[in-house]
Amino acid sequence: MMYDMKATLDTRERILSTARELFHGNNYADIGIKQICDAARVQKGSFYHFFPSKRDLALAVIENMADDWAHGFVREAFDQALPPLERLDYLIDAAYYWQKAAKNIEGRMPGCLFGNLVLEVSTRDDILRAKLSAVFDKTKSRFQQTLEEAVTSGAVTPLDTELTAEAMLAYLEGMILLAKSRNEPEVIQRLGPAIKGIRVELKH
Amino acid sequence: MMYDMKATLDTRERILSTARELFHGNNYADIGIKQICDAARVQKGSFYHFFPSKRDLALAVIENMADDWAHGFVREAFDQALPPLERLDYLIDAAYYWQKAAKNIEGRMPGCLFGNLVLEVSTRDDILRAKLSAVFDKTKSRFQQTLEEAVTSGAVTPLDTELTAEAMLAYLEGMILLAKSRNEPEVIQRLGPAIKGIRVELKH
DNA sequence: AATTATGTTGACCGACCGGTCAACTAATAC
DNA sequence: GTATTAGTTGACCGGTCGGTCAACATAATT
Repeated sequence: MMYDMKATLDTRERILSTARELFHGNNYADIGIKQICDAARVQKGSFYHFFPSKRDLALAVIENMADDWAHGFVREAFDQALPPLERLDYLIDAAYYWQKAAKNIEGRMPGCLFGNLVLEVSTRDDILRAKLSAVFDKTKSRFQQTLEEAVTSGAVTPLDTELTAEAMLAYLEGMILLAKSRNEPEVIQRLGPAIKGIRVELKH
Repeated sequence: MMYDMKATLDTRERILSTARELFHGNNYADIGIKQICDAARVQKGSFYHFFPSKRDLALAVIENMADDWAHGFVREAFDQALPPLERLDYLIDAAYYWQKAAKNIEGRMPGCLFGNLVLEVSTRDDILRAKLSAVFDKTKSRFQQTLEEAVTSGAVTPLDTELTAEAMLAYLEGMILLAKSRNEPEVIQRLGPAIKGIRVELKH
């Protein structure tokens, strides 16, 4: 069970990370299981030993990326000692540099994996849609925490933190979409700073 | 040439409008030419008489929809006598009701055809990407005009109209994306009003 | 040593994909 | 009335898709 375990994790993880790369840089439908298997040096039968279907693979990829995201620069952006609003700048910067780096390597901006998937699959696969929606919800909560701190510390006048958080997330995704349509990560850099000005007032 | 012309336009237009519906409600890759032909009561050979390839059909569909959009409620929203900023409310409202109507019929929110296509195809088809980018550019100009009027009339303090227009467009697309991820058009209604508060300051 | 569970191999499946094509019909031009 | 062009038909192509499966290898369990 020990050597076995290692090999198992290796194979499964190799499929997962390969699929993640391919799904992020291309669109979901264009990436075939055969292609993933070849790139991961795995046979088709082995693939279906670990993942019952392509959708299950997608679910695992989304979870995997959301985890990395949560423990990676989103954590850095939100947990550090920076004043709340400056964390937003940090986040925008990180998004910009990530897209730029990817473009330098591949020649094209991949955009946001979650955003890409949502628009591609959510009209035909409600399970994937729900999963992606949950990822957005979690990200929204991070924004909301930050906003609440900003209000508490007086850096910002009181506002509807939940809706404002949602609006900021929408703006972030929209910027990335627009940047992808031009294949210019710089769009994120240009439009990013305005995220701090987004407000949804408390209803009274 | 007269009867002929009519039949020709009929067939071509039938393909176009059918494809438009199918592309908007589903994703691009999932809709086959066979399916379009069946729905439009046209044979495959006829299809390829009018459109050299699926991509050319997509280009025509994008153009067609962009025209309707420009002459439809975007025109209403931007050309009427409303105070500039209220036109934005009108636009948001229209987007919301459109999505809601579509959801009531199909059970799912289709989202924005242009946004959907951008995220799906722009990493593999640069021609479609460029076309969609041009559509966004035109829409941006409409926002910009409105903002310039708003500044001139004093409804808004001076700002960078071009970047602010771009930011508003990004926000609009982002809202629709988020709404689609939840399959809830109401997201647009909730977040929409904040569009008026988006600002990118003039650099000095 | 025998059994069982885990993982691997690659040929195979029916369905569907975008696109081609030769034959045919019908309307226009001369 | 004949030649030309525009439009239509539907069978057909090679290729790829997600997914299946029986046979096999390996390692843990008893």
